[in-house]
Amino acid sequence: MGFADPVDGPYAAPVSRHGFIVGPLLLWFAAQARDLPWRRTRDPYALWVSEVMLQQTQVTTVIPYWKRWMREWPDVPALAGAPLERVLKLWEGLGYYRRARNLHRAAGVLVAEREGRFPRSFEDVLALPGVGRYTAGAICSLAYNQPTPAVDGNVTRVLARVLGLRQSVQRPATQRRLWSVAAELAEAARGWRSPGSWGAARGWRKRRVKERPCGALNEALMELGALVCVPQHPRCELCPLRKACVAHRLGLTRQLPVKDRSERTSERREYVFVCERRGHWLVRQRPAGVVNEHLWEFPGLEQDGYASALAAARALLGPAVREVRPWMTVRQSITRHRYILAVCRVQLGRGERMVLSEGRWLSRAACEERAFSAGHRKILQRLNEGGAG
DNA sequence: TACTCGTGGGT
DNA sequence: TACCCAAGAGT
Repeated sequence: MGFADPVDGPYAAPVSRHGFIVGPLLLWFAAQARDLPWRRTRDPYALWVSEVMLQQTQVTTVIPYWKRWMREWPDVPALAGAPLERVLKLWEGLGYYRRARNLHRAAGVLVAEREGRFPRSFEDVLALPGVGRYTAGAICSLAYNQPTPAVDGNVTRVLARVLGLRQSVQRPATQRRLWSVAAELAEAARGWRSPGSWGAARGWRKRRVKERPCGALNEALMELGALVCVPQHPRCELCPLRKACVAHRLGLTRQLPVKDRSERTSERREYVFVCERRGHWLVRQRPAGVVNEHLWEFPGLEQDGYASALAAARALLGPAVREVRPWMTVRQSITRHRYILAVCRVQLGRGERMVLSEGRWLSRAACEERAFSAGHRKILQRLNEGGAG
C-alpha cells in the first residue's frame, strides 16, 4: 500500500484513509432508509431491545415482536418487574432464547444498581449480559452518537467488497481490519459537515443523519448491506459506493466476501407423544442446562434404540400406553442439528399410572400462556385447529 | 478458538 | 430439496 501507518499519539486524530465514503453513505441513508419502528426513537432501552432481537434474525421477523415487547414493557423497570415466563412467551418463536433471559436479567441489574437508568458509557453497556462488542457499539452510536463501530454480517459484507478483502472474513486478522476501518468511518462521521444540498433527503431521515451522524453511519452500512450490497445479485447500479468499491472495479462482487465453508448439518429423529385426557394435554418443561431450557414441550425420545414408536412410548410413559398412532411430522433445526419429529397420538389405558414424573396435564388455555419451542408450537397449533387425526 | 445456541425466509 | 443467510454472544 502507498500509505504509512498513522502514528497514534495520545491526542492524535486518526488519519482517515476511507473517510471519503462517509458523505455518500450518509446522503444515501438520508434518502433511502427504511422507516423501521425503532428508527423513530433514540431511547437506549428501545434500541437495546431492537438490537438484541435483531441478532441473527431478519428485520421483517423482528418488527411484530418488538412492537409487542415495547407495548408490554416500555422501560427498564417494567421489564425488570416481569415474570420470566412471560418474557419467554413474548419471545416464543424468535429463537436463541438466552437473548430473552439476558435482557430480563440485565434489566434487573439496571434497577438494582442504576435505579433503572440505562448506562451511557460504552464499557458499562458492554458489561450487560447478552451485550457484546457489536451491540454495545450499535447502542452507543444510535442512542448517543458516540463514534463506536458496529460490525455485523452486513457491514462485513459491504466492507469486504469495498476494500476488496480476499482473505476469509472469519479470520481474526480480517476481523481486526474490519473493526478498524469501521471505527475510522464512525470517527469520520462525527466530523462530517452536512452539505448545502441534501438531494432527496428530508423529514426524519435527514434529521437523524444531521443529529446523530455516527449512528447513522453505522446504520447506513447495515442498510446498504440489507438493500443493495446483498449476498447474491448485489444491485451495484444503485450503490453510492460504486466508484470506491474494489470488488466492483475488479469484478469480484460474486467472490466476496470469502468465508470458510460451514459444518454440514446432521439429522436426528425423535418420537414425540401427544396424550389427551379430558381436554388436557400431557406436557413437560425442559430443565435447566439443556437446549431450550424452561420452554414447554410434548414428551418425546430420540428414536435410536427403539424398535418402534410403541416401544419408545412405553419406555417413556410406562405400561399405561395402549396404542400409538403416527399423526404428523415436524421439522425443527437447532444449530447444525436438523430434527425430524415423528409426532404420535397415544392412547393411555384407564386407571393405570402414567410414569412420566415431570409431566403435567395442561388445558389448551394453559398451554397458550406458555412458551413452546417452534416445533412443538406447530403441534399445539394443529391440535387447536381440531385436527383429531 | 471453535463450538453452541433457533428460526424463518430466500433461492 | 438442501442449502445459505440474517443488526452475535457466551464459553
